[in-house]
Amino acid sequence: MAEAGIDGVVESLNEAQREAVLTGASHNLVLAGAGTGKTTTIVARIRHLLKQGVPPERILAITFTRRAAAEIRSRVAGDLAGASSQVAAMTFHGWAMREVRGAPDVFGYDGWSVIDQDDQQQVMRGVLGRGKRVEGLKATQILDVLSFAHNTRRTLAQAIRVKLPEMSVDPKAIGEAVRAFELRKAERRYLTYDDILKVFAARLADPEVAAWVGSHYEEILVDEMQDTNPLQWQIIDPLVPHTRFYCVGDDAQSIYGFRGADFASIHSFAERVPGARVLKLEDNYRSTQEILDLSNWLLEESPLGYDKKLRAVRGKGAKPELHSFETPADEAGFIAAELLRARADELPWATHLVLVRSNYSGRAIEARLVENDIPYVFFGGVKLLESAHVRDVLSALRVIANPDDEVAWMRLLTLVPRVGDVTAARAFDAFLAARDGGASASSARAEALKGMPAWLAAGLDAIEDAAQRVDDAVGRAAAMLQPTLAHKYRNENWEARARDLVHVERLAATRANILEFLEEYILSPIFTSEMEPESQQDHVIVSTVHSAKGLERDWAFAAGVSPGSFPSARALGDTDDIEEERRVLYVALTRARDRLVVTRTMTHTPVGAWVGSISQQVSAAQGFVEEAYFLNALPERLVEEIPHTLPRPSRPAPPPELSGPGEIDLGVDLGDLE
DNA sequence: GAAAGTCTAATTTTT
DNA sequence: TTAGACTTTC
Ligand SMILES: Nc1ncnc2c1ncn2[C@@H]1O[C@H](COP(=O)(O)OP(=O)(O)OP(=O)(O)O)[C@@H](O)[C@H]1O
Repeated sequence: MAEAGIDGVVESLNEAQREAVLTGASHNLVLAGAGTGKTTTIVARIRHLLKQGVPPERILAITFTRRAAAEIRSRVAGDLAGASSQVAAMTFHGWAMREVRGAPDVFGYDGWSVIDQDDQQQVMRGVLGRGKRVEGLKATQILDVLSFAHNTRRTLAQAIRVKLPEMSVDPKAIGEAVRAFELRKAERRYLTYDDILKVFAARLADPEVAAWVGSHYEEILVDEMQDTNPLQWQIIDPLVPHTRFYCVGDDAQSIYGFRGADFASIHSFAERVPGARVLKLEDNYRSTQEILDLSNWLLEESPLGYDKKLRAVRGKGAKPELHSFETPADEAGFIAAELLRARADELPWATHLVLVRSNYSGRAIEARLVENDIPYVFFGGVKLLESAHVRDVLSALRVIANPDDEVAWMRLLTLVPRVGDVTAARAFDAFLAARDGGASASSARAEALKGMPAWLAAGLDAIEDAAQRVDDAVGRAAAMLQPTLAHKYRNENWEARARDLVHVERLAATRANILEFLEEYILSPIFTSEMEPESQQDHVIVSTVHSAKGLERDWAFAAGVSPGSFPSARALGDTDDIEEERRVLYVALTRARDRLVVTRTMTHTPVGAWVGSISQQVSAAQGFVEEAYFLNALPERLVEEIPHTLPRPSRPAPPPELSGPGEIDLGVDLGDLE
């Protein structure tokens, strides 16, 4: 009956999809527009392979996020039980790490810790020293350029030229800072996101390693191929002769250029992967035609020819709505009201998807949903392991798992009352010295922490004893730090933060050791909001467009589609960036099945509250911002326009007496002094 | 001199 | 919500 299930899936496909699922070519690219069934096809392909007798562990699906991986796993499982759950679905980073950790003798780096963006900044700030800047660049900016160089396989010099044009920086100084950073990173045995891909890619350059890794997989399926960057291609290339690749993507949905992806690279797939077959899907099953008309129009406006015109199998429906407001808060209020209205009509919360451009703009929406008791999950905002209080607790685990972890030591020690960075640095040095002298970790800690409260050394010993039961270790760390944290966050939502710690403990229960736990949730992060009880019940999804890839709902609200946001003012001046912004909007518009609601804030004149150079830049850019706005030339017939703005008094013409100077009587009335 | 406390400005997108 | 600059307290 498992076979009937698989056949059932194939039968529900259209001709082109069936062709794509049953293809016999060793490498395939399914190139198709939004909602044409790419994910559906990946799932059907996996089920087809299983039916053909391919063992589940020899199939690997690469996705963009942890959520997308879970989605594929559950859809593959569907009504089949058992075997399908062993199909591996994970991100590129997750896969690279699994290979590296699974064969330390082949890849090395045993015992090194994975660090996230924030920790990289700490390390970079550490090497920058006093001024914390090089050539006027902050740690984050240098790290961005460095990561761009890695992901696009450019030299640092080239990356500087691409990312920081017109900036008069001395590339040599940046190079030195980066070298110092790399040195420190190696000393502390840290691996960054990019390092993990680089380690995997570098070892795959050895044909023996490539043949060995490739032999583990019958087929590797890659979703969202259009956002694969050169570093990830460096992993794919050497495996091409040793396994099959089945990739799906849509150039019009490439929105990760800032991370090194090039939307055009998917067009050269067939040249790059010899013998690859390119398959196309043309029919959209998701949306009604009016929604696609608007989306199609947006792409047609682009100077890049996308050669794409989505056609709705479902036929006609309602026109998309375009609502204009005075402020973003009004937008949020309207969306909340619409959700409540739908609820009154007995639509489940899960009918809705609210899309925002940035984490920041999502907050305004969140606030309104909370106010109205609307259950929601936010794909965006704070990630569980990145929130300050969780980092505090995890720092205690990290110093046990990797005693060289300076960033963790500094964080942990500075939590202790009366200890700042100077005292903490001394204690860390003392710890290193004691250990170099041959002391065990525990006695080195006892030595280094002599001047500190006794609970610290004792607590760390207790965590070390529990290191093999990670949830227990988290519990002990949280207990040890409880009074300190309660004080530190006394005015900052301590109750909510304490709940997160419980969530962390729960997640940790599934992992065998501290490093594995941290790696898992740093490499494929989970949003704080996803851990809340709401996520287990009927809820609205609020998501940044970037995190909404592949999602669909009956109703979609695209919020903040305003001048200055689409395209973002920061993208102006670079055509590639502007076109990527267009694709971001395109992704947003194509998420809706039945009802698409676009909201925007129409600002009038810039508020005069800004001062200095920023205000000058803003007003200089204002004209361009409005000129570049994607919806400027929007034909009336494509949307239902609904203004919610009050009629605004117009600027009065100057009265005739102001036409020359001195025409208003400025003299004071002297009263009876006259 | 070091730590803690306070105030202010600013916030694209993510593994 | 947090980074950072700046100020006060120990
Ligand atoms: N042959 C079909 N018959 C009926 N419905 C289909 C068919 N193929 C796909 N669908 C439906 O169309 C919708 C979109 O499919 P899917 O999510 O696979 O598209 P996609 O190409 O991955 O989209 P995106 O690029 O936006 O992520 C889903 O609801 C899916 O169930």
